Amino acid sequence: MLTTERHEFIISILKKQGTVKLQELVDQLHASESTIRRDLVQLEEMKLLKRVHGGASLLQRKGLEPTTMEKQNKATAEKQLIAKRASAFIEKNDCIYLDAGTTTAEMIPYLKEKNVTVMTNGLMHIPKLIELEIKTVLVGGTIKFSTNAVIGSNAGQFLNEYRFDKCFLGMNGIHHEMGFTTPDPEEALLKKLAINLSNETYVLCDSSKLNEATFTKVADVSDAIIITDSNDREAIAQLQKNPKVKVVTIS
Amino acid sequence: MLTTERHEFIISILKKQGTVKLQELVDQLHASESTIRRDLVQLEEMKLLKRVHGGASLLQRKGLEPTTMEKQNKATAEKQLIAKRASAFIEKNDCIYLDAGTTTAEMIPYLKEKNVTVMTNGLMHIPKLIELEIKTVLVGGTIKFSTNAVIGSNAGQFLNEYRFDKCFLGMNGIHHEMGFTTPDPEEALLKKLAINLSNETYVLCDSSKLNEATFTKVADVSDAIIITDSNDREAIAQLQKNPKVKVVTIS
DNA sequence: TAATAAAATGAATGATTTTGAATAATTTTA
DNA sequence: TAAAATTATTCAAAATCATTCATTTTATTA
Repeated sequence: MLTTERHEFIISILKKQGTVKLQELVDQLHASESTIRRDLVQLEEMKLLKRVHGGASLLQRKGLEPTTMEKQNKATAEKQLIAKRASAFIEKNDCIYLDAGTTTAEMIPYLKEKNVTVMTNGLMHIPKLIELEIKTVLVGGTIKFSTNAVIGSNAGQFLNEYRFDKCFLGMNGIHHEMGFTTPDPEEALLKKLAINLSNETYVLCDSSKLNEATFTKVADVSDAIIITDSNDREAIAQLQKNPKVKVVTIS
Repeated sequence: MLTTERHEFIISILKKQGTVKLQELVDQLHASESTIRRDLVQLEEMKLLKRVHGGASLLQRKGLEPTTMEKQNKATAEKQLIAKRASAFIEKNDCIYLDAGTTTAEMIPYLKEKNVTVMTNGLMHIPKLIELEIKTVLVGGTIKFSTNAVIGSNAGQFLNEYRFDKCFLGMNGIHHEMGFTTPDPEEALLKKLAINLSNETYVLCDSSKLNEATFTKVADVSDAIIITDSNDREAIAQLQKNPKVKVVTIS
């Protein structure tokens, strides 16, 4: 058997199972331990794998380093619950729009098994989406440094070419009269567009956002299904005065 | 048996099984070892196969295509030099297209002072660009996991709305006859488009790429200014036989 | 057609690379 | 800590390779 054939076999088996034991390779390739060992050394030099005691493992790609995001973990537990609840609405093979933001980020682990196609403007989502090899289309446009999101008219133009089964949005304020609001008009524009392009819209909303309002209005509270962990009965009741408003609570 | 017949047979068997042992060919073609060996040498010169110890293999080894992480750290010193030289061509306030890839990545540190606007399809560039707060427009489209680049028809469509002063591309092969080549047709398409949309095109090329050819042709060698650290006089001379070809060397 | 040059072939030689086994050194496990 | 497993190192045999040269085949020209 040719050296290159062995090398290919080793790489392919690694891609399949992530790691291999040296003995496993010796058995399957009918070559001596020395030879396999030498193969592994060479492949490691080529940066194609990492040798570990007893065998080898795939070089895990660190890809994009998570930059500034995911640092404010003060309410991650709540966010995780909300995200999990939101993910329950996703059906197999859905095409979804995933808004930038820390709450929507928590949905990603649940996406793999649903075999969804994701479109997103959130750069902070990218490393995780790549790691899980989830089919992803990135919105093109200008990068906004403060939130690591893609925005701008070019982003809107790009988005406009697509339609989604469902979209999942974060929001800075939710108020029974002012509706959904967010500080940045450009981001608001994109969210608005996403809502229009989606069959169903879900807004993920931790308790701190309820009864708040910020600068730019995105939509009426009746335009999306609100998923929240808040147990502020009063605020929720006030939202539900309008019979068109749908609120999903966790507990 | 005619030489060309043998050559065809060798190529066809390679296409079928990816690799062949020399002995295998000797048996099947009823020719001497010397003859087959000569055949392989010739076919290799024609860039139709790659000779390996004991036989030959197809040029583009599918399993062994190194991903970005694997290629990294390989020859960063060279790449830095090439990137620095390339950056010298940038003028203040230019709008540039920065191709995905490890060599182009090394250009980013030089961009800040030039106050450029960058468009890129390379996700691996994003953290650095954000860190330095360089005005960046991200190409929208489908994410290719192996290289962390954005590709696809939607990417092309997006790109087509822009024009650039200069574009800086990486390339997998540069060959005086075959021109610029890259393994992935989708990436080739995007590179081609970037060239068309730019006033000036620069190809960053470390020594390992010179005189190589891969699957898809992007452009003729005369379509871009080649920046290389190679001191392979012969290869460079061969490129420059065509008076339209411009080569910039480091030293 | 014969004479000649050019190209292709096969065999032989020595150089190089790859391989497997033996053993010493190291790491992991109990 | 000792035993077991894994790794690194070394060496000789085997396989493969590059080079050379005589021979055959093919092409060219007189």
